[in-house]
Amino acid sequence: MKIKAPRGTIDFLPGRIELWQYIQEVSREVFSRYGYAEINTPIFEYTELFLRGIGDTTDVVSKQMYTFTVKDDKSYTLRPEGTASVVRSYLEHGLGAAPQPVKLFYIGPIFRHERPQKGRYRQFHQLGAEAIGSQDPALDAEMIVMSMEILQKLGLGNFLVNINSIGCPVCRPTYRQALRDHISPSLAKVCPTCQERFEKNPLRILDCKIAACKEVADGAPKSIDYLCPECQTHYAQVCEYLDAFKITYRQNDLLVRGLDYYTKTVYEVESLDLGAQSALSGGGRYDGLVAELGGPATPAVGFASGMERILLVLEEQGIKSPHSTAVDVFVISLGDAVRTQALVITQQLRQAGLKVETDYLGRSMKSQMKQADRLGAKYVLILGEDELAKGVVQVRDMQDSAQTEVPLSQVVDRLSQNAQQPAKA
RNA sequence: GUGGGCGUAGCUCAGUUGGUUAGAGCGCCAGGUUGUGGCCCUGGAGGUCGUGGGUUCGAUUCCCAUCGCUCACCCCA
Repeated sequence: MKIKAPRGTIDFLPGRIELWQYIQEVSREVFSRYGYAEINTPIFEYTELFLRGIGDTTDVVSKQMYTFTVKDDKSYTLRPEGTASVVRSYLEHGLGAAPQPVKLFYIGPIFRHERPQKGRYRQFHQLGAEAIGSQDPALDAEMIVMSMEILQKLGLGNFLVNINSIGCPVCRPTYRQALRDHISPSLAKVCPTCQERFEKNPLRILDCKIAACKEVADGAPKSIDYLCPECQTHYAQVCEYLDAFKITYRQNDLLVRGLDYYTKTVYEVESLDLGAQSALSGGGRYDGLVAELGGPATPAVGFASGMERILLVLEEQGIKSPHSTAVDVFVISLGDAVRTQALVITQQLRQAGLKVETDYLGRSMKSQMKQADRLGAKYVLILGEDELAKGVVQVRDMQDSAQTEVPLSQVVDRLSQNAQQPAKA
């Protein structure tokens, strides 16, 4: 084996892909029930979109993007997140003129050049939603309950919802200053990275994992204590709705998101069953992004979930796709003389809506039976020269091994009736 | 970018005080009387022992390098 999949990418093979599809199926169902319509945007965009949207001092933009130029001198980038593209599309197609708010969801690949580890890949997939055009805190709460419902519908439960409000352009400067004032005296003790952060983004010092920084961050002023009246009211409303929905959450003063566009509400749903990469979904409000990308001042809120991480937890919990891969009927043919007739029956059964397999290797009866068994066939249909001569086929029920002779002319009707309902045990 | 762990069949792994044809289980293929699955038995296919170099009469086993995988840090989904 010479060529392997690039580092940080993975293949999804049969056996695993079923659960992967199930995640999408459940998500689409939940999204649609909450009134979100699917949108599919390109997986690459002009680099500028992300520079302006995400913030060029963030790690994602400064060192994790797959950026390239092809023939023309334009710079393209594989999308490192989904929101900027959705907002770009919203503006490009004048969705500001559509009924408001505009509620969209997406499912697709995301690219970030990082060191891969458990639950983190360079090409990974996110499912996410955006509600653009309203500042209603009900939508903030909706994002949280909706993302949780997807996880719950999939069979997960052991969550911790972390939530915080990081204010808006009105109140954040004040808070930022208060934070600097608190850290300033002990700035020398803090790690080099945080010393840099001190100037450009002191909020990030709060979630630094270095012990010394944690110590300094301990007892730091909390962003929720510095919210302007508007942000305060908004946050209180979000919490009130969550309470009303009976969602248990934790106000986490240290939760600050890595992308610049967030305002007010930020949240993260964490799985207590995962290791280091425990965040299953995260999101928040971004009231400034639409304007930042050249549109009118438009409030918005959204979230995104990492599908590979969800898949990992599902597998660790032993959760499987409810959809069976077993075939309804396996058609055994014995000898070249009956081959065509066997294929015709196979074809007819398939068109009648059954999942049907047959032999393609000219194998022995025993081998074909074995194959039928492995494929989980409910019925096996045996066609040999004797049967063909009599105009019948043997129909074997694989559960109870009962075998009956059925006229060729009736076999499709008979089986399509039987196989519709699960064979009795 | 930093640090730890690991690289032997498709998968999970044995195997060295350096020595003849490198093993097991599972999986795959084929048989176990004439056309019948799940259990069992037998046989078969399949490996540049990650790669390159060095030490040695001889290296999967020792040394060096290199690549890859993995977990963690940073950051995030």
